[in-house]
Amino acid sequence: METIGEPLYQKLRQDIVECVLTPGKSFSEAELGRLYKASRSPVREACRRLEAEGLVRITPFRGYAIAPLSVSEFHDLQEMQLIFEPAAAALAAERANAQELVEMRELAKYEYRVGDKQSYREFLRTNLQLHCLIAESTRNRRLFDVVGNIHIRLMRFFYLGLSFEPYGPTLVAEHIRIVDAICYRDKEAARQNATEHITKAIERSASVLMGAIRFGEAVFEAAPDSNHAPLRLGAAVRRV
Amino acid sequence: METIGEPLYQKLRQDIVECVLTPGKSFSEAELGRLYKASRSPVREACRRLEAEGLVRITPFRGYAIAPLSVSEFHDLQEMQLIFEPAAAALAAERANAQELVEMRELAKYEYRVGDKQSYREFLRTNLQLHCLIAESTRNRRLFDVVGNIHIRLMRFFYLGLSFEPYGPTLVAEHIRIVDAICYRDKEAARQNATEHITKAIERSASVLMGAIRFGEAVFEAAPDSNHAPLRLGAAVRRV
DNA sequence: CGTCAACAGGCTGTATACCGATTGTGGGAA
DNA sequence: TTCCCACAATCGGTATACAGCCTGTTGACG
Repeated sequence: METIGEPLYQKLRQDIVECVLTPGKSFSEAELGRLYKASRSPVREACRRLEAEGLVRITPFRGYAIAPLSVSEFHDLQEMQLIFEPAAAALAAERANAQELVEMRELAKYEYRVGDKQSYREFLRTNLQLHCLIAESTRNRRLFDVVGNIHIRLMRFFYLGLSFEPYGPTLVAEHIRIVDAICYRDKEAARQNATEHITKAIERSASVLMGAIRFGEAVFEAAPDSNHAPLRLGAAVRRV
Repeated sequence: METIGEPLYQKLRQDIVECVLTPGKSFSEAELGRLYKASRSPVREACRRLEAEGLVRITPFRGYAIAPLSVSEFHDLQEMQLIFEPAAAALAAERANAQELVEMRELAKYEYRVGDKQSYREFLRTNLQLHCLIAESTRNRRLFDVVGNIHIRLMRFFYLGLSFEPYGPTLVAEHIRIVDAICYRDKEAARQNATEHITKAIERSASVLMGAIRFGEAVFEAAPDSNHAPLRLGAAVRRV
């Protein structure tokens, strides 16, 4: 059977990731129910799921908000990438099967047409798929989940407008180098190339961010985000 | 105010982690409601949250089950540790504050009395806190979440009976080496010591697992777990 | 005797009613 | 005029009613 909740969740997540729903915007369950034609129960469920993924914020007894974007979140996520992506590439080099290698090659060579917004968005999706496919071929489900989540959260920044347009060919070249190393089953080269890819991505965003801050006030959290709130250990651990 | 859902979730999670609720055991919402004195709504919510954390499994229209333990899950989780614990230790070496260093020292030196079950359980909690504190002092909230989750999931195996009892002093020594490196702000030593710690933990479990498989039939998933099911990209990514 | 279909029971998914918490507002007192 | 308190509106938290799916069982037919 088809539930109401699942497609709702999918659509909602897509709208958040693509910034159709403005980061930081607050909303109520009823509101969202009207918008997506569902009653409170499924809406509630979808929102809780999205909160766990870091795309929605819930303040008990107060309400909901699309998770705001912040410089510190961006930084944290990239730092995470730098930890996980090289490791994933290395494992993929050992474990990917033939079909996956073919798919990777295909995904890696997509290059967007500079100035074409539509093509840039397509590139973002392709990029996500490539990184997820690499993670998938590690055969480690937990790793896959984490990599997927990090990418999803990062994508919002790019959909918002943070653009790497001018770096198109460079990005493709970097992707291809990673995939090549995986195809050659060269574990260390894969790790190294992935590290470089992420490192450069971080450098690129540093310079782009400067110019993008002015997007700012509306969407970027002015001040500290949850990072500075006391860590809610409840989510993962209860301390005594 | 105090909600019903939050304490319920905490208690339920604790019971799952400590294996008070048998891994693999299936249950219904109503059943759990009776057990924890709550109606379906909060129970439902808690279960969905726990599913996201990998502690509960939901089969749509069918029911719920305490997530079973499997060798492959154990393997995946340890592989994850090997990826991020060294990175976390390295970052902690750069960013931990004085108070955190003091707490780490305190936590690192806890050694359980061999043969004392109660003390072993206390050690498991202390161990979790230490690793979480290291993660917390990276100032990277997302990293902290992942570390906490992976540890929580691993702990079930140890609460179940997979015991490292004989390795007590070794474990403490390894912990202290990591914390020392962090205190000296020696990033690379911290990374190295953490890597060794996890590597050895993996070796230790390999040998212990052999003897523990017989626990088996009841609690360890006989055959393939979700790893072998087609990856549900829905959770993180939708592919086209 | 075996197989299949109809049915009944139980349980999840969904909708909705009710309760209590939070907040903003307006009126009265200092 | 300003401050404070009480009240009302709003919205999330919880309980519960209802509908649809899944499964095991039973009985009839081949």
